[in-house]
Amino acid sequence: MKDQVVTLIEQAIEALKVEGLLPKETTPAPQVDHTRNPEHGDLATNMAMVLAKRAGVPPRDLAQAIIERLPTNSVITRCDIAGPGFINFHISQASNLAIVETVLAQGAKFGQSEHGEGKRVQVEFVSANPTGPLHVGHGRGAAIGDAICRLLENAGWSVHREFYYNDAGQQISNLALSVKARIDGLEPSDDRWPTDGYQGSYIKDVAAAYLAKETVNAADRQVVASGNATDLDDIQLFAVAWLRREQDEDLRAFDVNFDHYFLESSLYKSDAVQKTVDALIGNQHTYELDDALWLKTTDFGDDKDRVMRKREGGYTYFVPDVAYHLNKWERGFERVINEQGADHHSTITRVRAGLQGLETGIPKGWPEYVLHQMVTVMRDQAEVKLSKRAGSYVTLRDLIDWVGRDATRYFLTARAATSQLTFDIDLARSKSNENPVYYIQYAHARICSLQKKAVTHFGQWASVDGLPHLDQLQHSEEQSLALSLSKYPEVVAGATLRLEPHAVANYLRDVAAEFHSFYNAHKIIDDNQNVSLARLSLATATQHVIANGLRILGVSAPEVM
RNA sequence: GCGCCCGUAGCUCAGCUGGAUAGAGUACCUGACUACGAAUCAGGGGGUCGCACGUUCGAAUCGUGCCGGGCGCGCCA
Repeated sequence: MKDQVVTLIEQAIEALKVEGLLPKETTPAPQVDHTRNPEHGDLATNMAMVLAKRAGVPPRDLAQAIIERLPTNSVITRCDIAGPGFINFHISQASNLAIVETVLAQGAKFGQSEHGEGKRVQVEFVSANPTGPLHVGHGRGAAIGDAICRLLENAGWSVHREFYYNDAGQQISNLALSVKARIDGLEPSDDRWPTDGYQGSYIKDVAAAYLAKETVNAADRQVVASGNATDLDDIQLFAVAWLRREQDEDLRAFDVNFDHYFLESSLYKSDAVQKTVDALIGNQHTYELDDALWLKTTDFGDDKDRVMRKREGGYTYFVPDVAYHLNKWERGFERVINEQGADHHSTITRVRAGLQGLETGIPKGWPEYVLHQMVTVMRDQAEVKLSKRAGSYVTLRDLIDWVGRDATRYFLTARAATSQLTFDIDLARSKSNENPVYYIQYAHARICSLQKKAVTHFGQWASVDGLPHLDQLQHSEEQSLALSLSKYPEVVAGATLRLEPHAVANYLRDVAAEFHSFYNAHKIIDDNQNVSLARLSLATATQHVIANGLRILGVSAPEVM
């Protein structure tokens, strides 16, 4: 509908060019927006104001000229010139309702596109170190990252989900030492407890499992504990596998699945790290100072150079990161998106600098990053900081246990990643109008219920039966619900372009509200069969849109609640 | 001190590739179940869009400078 209006305006502008009233040079594509105020019609354009200067005509006069040259059509019923030169379009009810037929025809495909042309995109997210259960922050990353993947899939991209984990560094040594301490019967309060040891009670579980010689199957490996209390290497191997399995279970409970788990250690085994370092040295982007090797990241926009190889030997964390991203590039991913916590934002400059230093033709802005800000968990008006299992932080599992998967997913994706998030446990638990998740799901379940009712009322019945009678839907609630449905594709397209799934969450809230208003204002199934069938068509179209939108967020669309 | 993010109703947040009278939920106050699910709906009050200057026909939105909050600024990862 909007596209049709855009086309009409373009034709009018062309006519003005031919007449010489507008210069021939290319003009901007018409910007047509939905109006906020119904008095301003349904759609509006600022075209006349934008072009007034070039035409050398007052905006309102130009607006009049554009209107006079609009081709004859059945979409626009009236045009007004308003304010400084807006053109307001009133759209015919029939063309507004045409969206119902489109949605019913496309069903689950409504809102999808082929924009990605099947091109491959890799999305790396969560990437938690295997040193403890996933916390709320990882949960936010999982929810947003997965929703971004779903948005891209919806837009025709071939998406590869990847989880990168550090299975070798200092923090993993600390993990092994902590498990060893538990094996030796120490408590975190003990003097001999390792500095920087992990204090959560789960470490005790790892120690017990190790002593019991348990077998652990993580996503990518199987490890059998020897039970040898002095073999630190074996303890480390087992602890990493045990925690990987733990995280896998958290992710499964959240319905987030990865195509590949990438081990940092593999970069050392394959000499990828060494090759990366050699390449940077060869390209003369490094220098030795104070017995350390430095990368000239200042050549690529950093505010100071960074150490690559420490005085004591060993590489700093971002070096394998550069090697890892080179590996992504070599795997053929021309588009890579990294979703991570904003506390890691300083790595962006370093990784990109390292990649530029390799001089392999990797574009400057590659890879893309989506950073999410911190999450604060509130309950009973107070911040929740502790978890029984993890000790010093709230885990993703805690959230799922408290409020369920759907509410957790919704709340973690409903806000812009750039904003800090307050997760209100009491709100997410409430089964009432306070809770937007149930509000949306309730609309869906209500429609399912109506459809069953229709069967008992009309017997054999199909959603398309109402299409010939759509002209019966003239009430404002019916019209504005149809209008909302027609906005879905552009909402999803915008969310995909900006990698902002929260736009979908907010949109669904609005659609559900439109539906509930419609439902309360009109009896859907009544004695007039044609009206009933038309309303059922509209309701079923709404059902498709809600289901499609919830699928992008990874939230279920229940038939009964 | 430097970098990134944020500052919009009592609270939680949308709106930010500039557009007309700034929105939603919640909280508070009124109403609506002898109609298909009241996990719902209808209505009301509630705002210096942090402050200032600038660009513009037009600024919550763009620019600059302040103020306030968060996160980073390691030869930790």
